[in-house]
Amino acid sequence: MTLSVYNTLTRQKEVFTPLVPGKVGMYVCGMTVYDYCHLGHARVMIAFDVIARYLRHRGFEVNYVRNITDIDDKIITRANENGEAFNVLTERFIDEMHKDSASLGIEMPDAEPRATAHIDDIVALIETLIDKGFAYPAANGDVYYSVRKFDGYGKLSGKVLDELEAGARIGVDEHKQDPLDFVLWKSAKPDEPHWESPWGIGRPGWHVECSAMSKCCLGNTFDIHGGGPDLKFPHHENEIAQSEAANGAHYVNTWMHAGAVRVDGEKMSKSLGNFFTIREILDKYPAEVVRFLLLSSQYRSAINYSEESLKESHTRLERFYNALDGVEVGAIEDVENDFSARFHAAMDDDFNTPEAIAVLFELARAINKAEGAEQAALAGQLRYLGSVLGCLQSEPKDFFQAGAGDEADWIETMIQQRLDAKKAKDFAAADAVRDTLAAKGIVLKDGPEGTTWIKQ
RNA sequence: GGCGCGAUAGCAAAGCGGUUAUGCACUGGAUUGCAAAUCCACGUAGGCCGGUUCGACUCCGGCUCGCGCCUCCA
Repeated sequence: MTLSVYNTLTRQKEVFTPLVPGKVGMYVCGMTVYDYCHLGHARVMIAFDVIARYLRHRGFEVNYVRNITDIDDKIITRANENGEAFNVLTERFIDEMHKDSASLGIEMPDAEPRATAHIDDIVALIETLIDKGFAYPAANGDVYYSVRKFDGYGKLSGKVLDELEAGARIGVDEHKQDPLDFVLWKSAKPDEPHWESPWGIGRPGWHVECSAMSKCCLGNTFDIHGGGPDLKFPHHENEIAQSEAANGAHYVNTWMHAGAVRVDGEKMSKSLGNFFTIREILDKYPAEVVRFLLLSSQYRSAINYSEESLKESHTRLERFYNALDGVEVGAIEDVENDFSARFHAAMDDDFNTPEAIAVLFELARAINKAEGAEQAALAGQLRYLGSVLGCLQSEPKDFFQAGAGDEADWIETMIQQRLDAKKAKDFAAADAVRDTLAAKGIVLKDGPEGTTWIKQ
């Protein structure tokens, strides 16, 4: 089977062929760290987490780079508001981001370059662009990229320069030679964080950071570049312009963009203010439920977030953990069967997680029907294939009883009371106990090995 | 205005030119003291109008509606 991946640049699925056989270089635009991550960030992180996991599962040696933008206007503004140094702010939110991603089961990237640690690379890249005539320093100390000098501008986003120019929303800046030019280096205002450069003290523009860091970590040309849907233009378009002009080499083979997370049909975003942070959701729902929800639709399609969708995600997971509950799980490994073939075919088709999950549901049904060694083998397979998605790794008991807190002892006492009542054939008393527990969201399950309970 | 994406059963969400997606919800049955879980059974869904085809949800054209980008944004 071949792996095919949708490439934003060509707008079609292509057979994935890495530059170096067996190896994949992947760069994903990460966070600007001035606030907590929201669900939209989670979507991108989880999408590319699964992509990296699957590529590795398929035997590729993956070098996954996800940058951190730790200097930027919003960071400076927020730090000033808080009355703290910008790097104190960014350190804190980098820490919080790591906590959020860890709780969502997201594996750490192989490298997490920070913009402020690559100022030299950025300055060198800008110098190259000036030398080659693609950029110019302005009188105010800024350096701009001359968009019209780059022939391929617009090839990723499908924008046409003259159409952009016709748009009335481009802010005109007296220092720019063309309104469409974008900033590579921003001169520092008084009291702003700054670094030395040939054009005076200042800080890098956002777009050039990624060109410099990706070059540093992965070279002039690499396999996959990913990011959120709103980065396609202008961010990624500008990266192409910078990198290809400076390096004289094709920049990225496969561009991948995750779909948006919406709330009530509108994109979740900081600017609209309609965002839910990861941690406020994790306050109410287990992390796996959130992860599973985001994998329940294909990574490129838009997904509408709601409490309802989280609840359904939880119910869906219950089916898996019910299949695993009380079952002897065999070796955690794949089994050569139809489930495996279909799971891999789905993932090979542009990482079609909803289709892969559908196969896992059928596998769960097979586990429910099977017995003995066959059941154990299938359960091991479910655990194994689940791990490729970073799901289904909890103990069923932990999944079902999560959120019960310190009620466990009391629940056990109540269960014993009910067992005594049942033994005495006092079913009314037994049912009363169950109703009491049910009122607290505790559902009892009588099985051959005694009574267990789940917290709903 | 420019460019692009989407419209699938009650809900969510996939594949596919002709054969059951999948899950949740619903209904009936088996099982259970009663439940829970599980199993079995149960849904002719594919925005609208044309076209291609022996046959289209699936390809082509038009329309309508929704969304995204065109400004910082994952």
